[in-house]
Amino acid sequence: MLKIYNTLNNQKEEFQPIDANQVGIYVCGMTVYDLCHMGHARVMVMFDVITRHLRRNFPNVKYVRNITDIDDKIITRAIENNEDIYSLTNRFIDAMHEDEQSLGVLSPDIEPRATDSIDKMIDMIESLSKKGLAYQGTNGDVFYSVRKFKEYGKLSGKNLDDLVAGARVDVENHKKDPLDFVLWKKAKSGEPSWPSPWGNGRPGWHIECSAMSNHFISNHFDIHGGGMDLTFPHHENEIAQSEGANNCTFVNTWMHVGFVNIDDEKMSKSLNNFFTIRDVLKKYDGEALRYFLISSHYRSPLNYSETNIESAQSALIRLYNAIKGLNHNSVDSSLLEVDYEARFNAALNDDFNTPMALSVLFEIAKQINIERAANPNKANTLSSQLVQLGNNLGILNYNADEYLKRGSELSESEISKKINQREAARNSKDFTMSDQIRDELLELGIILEDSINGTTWRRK
RNA sequence: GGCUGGGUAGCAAAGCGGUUAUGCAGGGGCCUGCAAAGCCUUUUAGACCGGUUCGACUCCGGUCCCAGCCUCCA
Repeated sequence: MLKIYNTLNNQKEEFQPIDANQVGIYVCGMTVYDLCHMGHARVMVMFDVITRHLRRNFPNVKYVRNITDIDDKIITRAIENNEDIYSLTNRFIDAMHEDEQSLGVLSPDIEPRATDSIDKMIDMIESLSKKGLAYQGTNGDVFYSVRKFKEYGKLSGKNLDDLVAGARVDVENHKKDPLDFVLWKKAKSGEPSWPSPWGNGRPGWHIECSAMSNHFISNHFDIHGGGMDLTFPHHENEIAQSEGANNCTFVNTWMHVGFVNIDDEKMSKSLNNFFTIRDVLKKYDGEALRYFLISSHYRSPLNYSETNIESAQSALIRLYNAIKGLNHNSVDSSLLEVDYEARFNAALNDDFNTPMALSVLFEIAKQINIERAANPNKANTLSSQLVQLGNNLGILNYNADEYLKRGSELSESEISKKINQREAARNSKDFTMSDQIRDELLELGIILEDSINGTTWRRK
């Protein structure tokens, strides 16, 4: 039984799909005007883990993650670069897809671009207009009348008077109420625009997610997710738009992923304390990064530091060391005295507890190391189980030997040559020479391991 | 100010009202020519104050501290 923490009521509840044959999940994706940073990586990886788990438990899962390819920042950046918005956004969409591949993230089923769904957004705004929930302001923009939607604030636990008292809301005199938010922005000259009943313009940010989730999944669907910073106002506004237009519940379960922090502060563009995925991949491999991202629970803050990533890398190497040299083609459950798979699944069923799931992997690894010499069949089956469960989390995707040798600066033949020289020295008991060769290789990041089957090497 | 979370051993990070989390790092041992890997073993916990309980890190109340949202943000 899967339990998910729902932001709507701030508690874990049993996940009951609207239709068990077709689970729908929508995640707010990126605004593509720049490279993705580690915070984006966390959202991509976590929802990848989540959808993989859903797919193992339900026959059909429709995972939609949008691409925001029109907004103020995109327009500003395109002007700065003196380029067309589509050439800008296409470039960063490609970059995003490359980053996802590096992190082992599977593609969503649908990745709708906002600019392909402008008509759906216009339809929705018209419907809101007809219901008296939207109006055109004195500047030509179309706004949502927040006070007319009685349940506004139910997701983030805010009440309207507190918001006004907070006084950080924009005081714009072309709105009827400072809390109202933009549905459609009138185009200024030279800006990209689309025709609409309110004149040429472009959509406000929030409307795209309402329109596209309704269109590509349904007016009422199972799970909607994103980063925690989207809870308010973005998701609150989506609820107002969708429920206002459709007169039905929009989403049953709201999921929000915690931030990646630096020195206990949120990583963000405005604080300029962010690391792009590419920056980090220059130094660490994608799977280690993925391990780092799933090593804490998705709702907790995750502190970015090189030490923490290096520790993740070491942990991952321990798993690869365990499966190295074993066959992992099939699980013979009669050889297993512990039902690791059940425990692994129970961990993920408890609100996607990835740290708990990982701890099961380490128990298997330890068991493999204990059994591998005396009981190869058992070691092989444990290894198969470990790889299978690791794959469920999107790790252990590589052949162990290849992974452990990844990115070596020396070629295999150069290393073999050194190993052979050292072997000769060892055979003649010239341990000074043999240790010297080992030290030279270690300087180059190559660790030698002697065993009864000869000497093997791996990357530090 | 309003609304969310959270404070766990050297670091990271979970579960759990009483029994080893787990990983990294450190100590001791085994193995090894010596190492590495691995195995065995071991040291460091639960912000603070009350309460409930036979028993609380775990439940309840309070205090202090931290982060996030309330403005674009994953």
